[in-house]
Amino acid sequence: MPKTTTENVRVRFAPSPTGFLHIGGLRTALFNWLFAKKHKGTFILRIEDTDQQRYVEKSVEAITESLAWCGLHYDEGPGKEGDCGPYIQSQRLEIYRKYAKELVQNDKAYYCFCTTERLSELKAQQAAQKLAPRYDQHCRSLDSVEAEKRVQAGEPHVIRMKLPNEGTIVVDDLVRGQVEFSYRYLDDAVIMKTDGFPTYQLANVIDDHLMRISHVIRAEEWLPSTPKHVFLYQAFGWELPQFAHLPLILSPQGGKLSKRDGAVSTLEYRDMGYLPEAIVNFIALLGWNPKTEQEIFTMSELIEQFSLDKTNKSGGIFNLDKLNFINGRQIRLLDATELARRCRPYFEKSNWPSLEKAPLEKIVRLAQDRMVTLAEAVPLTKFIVELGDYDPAILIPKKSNQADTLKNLLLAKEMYAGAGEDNFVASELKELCINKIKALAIKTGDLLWPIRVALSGLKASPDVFEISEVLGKQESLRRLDLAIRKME
RNA sequence: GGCCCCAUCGUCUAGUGGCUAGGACGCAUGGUUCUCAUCCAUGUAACAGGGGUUCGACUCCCCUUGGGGCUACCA
Repeated sequence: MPKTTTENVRVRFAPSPTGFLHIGGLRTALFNWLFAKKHKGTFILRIEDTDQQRYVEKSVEAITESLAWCGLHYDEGPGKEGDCGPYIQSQRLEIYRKYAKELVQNDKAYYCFCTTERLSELKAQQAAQKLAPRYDQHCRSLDSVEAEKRVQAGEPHVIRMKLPNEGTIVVDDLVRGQVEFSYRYLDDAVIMKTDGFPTYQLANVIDDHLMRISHVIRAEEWLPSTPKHVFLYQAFGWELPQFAHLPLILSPQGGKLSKRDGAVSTLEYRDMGYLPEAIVNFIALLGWNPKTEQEIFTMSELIEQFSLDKTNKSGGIFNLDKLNFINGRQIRLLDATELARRCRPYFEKSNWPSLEKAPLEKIVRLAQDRMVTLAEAVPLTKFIVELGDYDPAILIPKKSNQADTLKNLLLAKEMYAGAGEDNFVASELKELCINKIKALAIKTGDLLWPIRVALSGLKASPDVFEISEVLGKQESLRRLDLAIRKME
């Protein structure tokens, strides 16, 4: 098995532009990227748009935006040309045609004139006989001169690879070891379509060779077609890259993750308020394990510790609970400035009043220990700008009464009023209250609970003193007055 | 159906012939606490089944079962 040397690692992420970048694709990109970074190699983005039917407008943008959001910047790719471009397959058609022709000339491929009707009929027959669907090699033995003539005459045709009909082929895989396939079950797959576009099988192999890809790291769904790729490399006389087939990310129901399973688009997670750090952290752990008990990682820690031999073989279920946990942990790791910066878009989206003037850093701090997603910062701190109407009864602590509550609210008002504007900070206010509680020998909750409700209008809210500080002296007093009136 | 991959708590996983099978999420309980959280502690829960190999199997081999992928002129 060829050894990985530090200088020559070149890997690629090769998505098809058929829509958004889903979580599974992102995980493939991440593993490629981590591997490249780890080995100081090159990470390439290649767009595999050889299927004209499935092409979706703007998906290249969605893909690059998703990658950029996660910090997976590519060294070569669309808009960042290296010496192996272009990096969009539809712009490389001549290359594929040339190589396909070469294959035909070397008797590794052949022209096929079978119509789709004949093919579907064949498939129906095979199905009826409970046979495995497989091309019957109808055109394989056509006279090559004759076939060439028909092609020249403009007859519609495809090109198929000419696989051996017997024997076995072994795929060497970095995560699965050696996997053996029998040629007798392999189909003479189409490599050039009637429309002159190559299929994945051909374009992928040619580009990986031409782009000097050292390691093909992709999802397990590609494993069954790998022997065909290996055949192609051999037919061209090219050196094989190292293959590594990653386990699939499964939906909670157990199948391949798909749109039916709720959010699968990377950008959707961004919009819901997940940190790219959390998404990356989470999917890194889905299929890879550091062999230590560490679970929360920074990107540089991932690069540091990543290696393909710590990759798992079995598919993993995408577990939202775990993602939420990691997101919470990553949120708590952010400093106030950064947290505010990350939360700002969600506040903007919600038409938060006078956002320019709001001390977002302080506001957001109130919710930091309480949010699962960044988006939750908004509802969690809404009361700061908008004191909702609340039932006066909730001002009264358990095992207390209206009269005592009123008394304590008046006490709070007196204390707050006495605090200097400059000293109106959480720590000072807390000291003030604690001293008073001790002096009067009252229960902490009997004083603090009414203040909390008065200031927030809520039963569950952040630290009373931090709320007070964010609200400021004037607004705090106003809200206390409001509560006092409710108790009178 | 055929081919291929996989198989430890519900989930993500550690384990590489001898362990009370470890950690994390979740859940439960308790602690901290004015609330909700955070944080901390404790508990809960697993080697799919059957054969071998071996002094000894979660670990190695085979079969069964189960799950997944592929089976297109899609990637």
